[in-house]
Amino acid sequence: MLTMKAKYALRALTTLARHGGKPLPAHQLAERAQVPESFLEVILSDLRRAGYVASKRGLQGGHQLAKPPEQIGLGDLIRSIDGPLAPIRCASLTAYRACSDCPDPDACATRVLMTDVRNAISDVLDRRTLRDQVELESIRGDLAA
Amino acid sequence: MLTMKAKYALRALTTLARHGGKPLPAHQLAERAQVPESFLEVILSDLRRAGYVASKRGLQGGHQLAKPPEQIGLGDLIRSIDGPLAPIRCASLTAYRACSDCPDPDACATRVLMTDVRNAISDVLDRRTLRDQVELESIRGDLAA
DNA sequence: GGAATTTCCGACCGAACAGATCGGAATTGT
DNA sequence: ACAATTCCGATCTGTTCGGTCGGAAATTCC
Repeated sequence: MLTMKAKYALRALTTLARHGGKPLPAHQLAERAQVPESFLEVILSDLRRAGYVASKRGLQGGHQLAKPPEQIGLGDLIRSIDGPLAPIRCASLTAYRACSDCPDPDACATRVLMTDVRNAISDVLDRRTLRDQVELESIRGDLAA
Repeated sequence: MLTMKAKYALRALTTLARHGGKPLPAHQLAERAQVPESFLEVILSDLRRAGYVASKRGLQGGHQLAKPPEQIGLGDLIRSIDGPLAPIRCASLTAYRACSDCPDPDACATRVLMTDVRNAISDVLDRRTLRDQVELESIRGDLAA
């Protein structure tokens, strides 16, 4: 499941990307990305901790991308907000943990199935970057106009 | 996310499939499938409502599959317990609903992305049936023995 | 008919998580 | 000094998750 938080994070980051290198204050970002301002601050804090956003305080301050959009993988981005992509922990590569009630994970049919699912998800998300999302937005946006 | 409930449901159904056509009482099923008995009853109720399980009361009663394993699609099964497969409602085919804050779903980059994810998930789950899971279990189980 | 077995059903419950809000401290530019 | 802004932790409300429990209804066997 994609939480609101991750959805907002995605919107915030694409907005920052489109804004160029200049810092954008939180309240302006909130308006443009359509995210509740106080909640956005929590999210920006997460994104900063994860190294996606750099912030500057004081007048003329604001938030900007810490690295170029093509270096921000969507899989990792979503992981940093929502946790592992796998539907179940025992099928996660990045955060594996066996089910407490599972006698033998290697023989678990559910795990095999869910590993395929997790790989399918990762195949989509880990192959794309924020740049792809920005481009998508421009194209779609232009068509709408 | 795959909930415990869905995981248990999967285990219960494969157990029923392996048991053949005969009805299996809930407490025996609980034991074999390693599911808390009282919780299992809730799950069986869902599965019955969804048409996967037929139950008979009284002595010699129990639960059995309502249709052959190869006719039980894993996608639909999981949907019936956990809801839509899509990570976000606006990307669901079977249960579409636009985000309340989305000005134009057709121009939403997040939705495009998540639609690809939902298709990837569905490609895995909607192509398999309970039969595949049962076979997987036999193979893996045999190897372990 | 009565007893045993079993399903069936709804109410409840505690812990965790989602989706925020709020108040105030710290930092920075003018 | 002051205004703008980030930064941080506490709190809060509602929902979902993962169950449990008690009892009613059905079925079978004797």
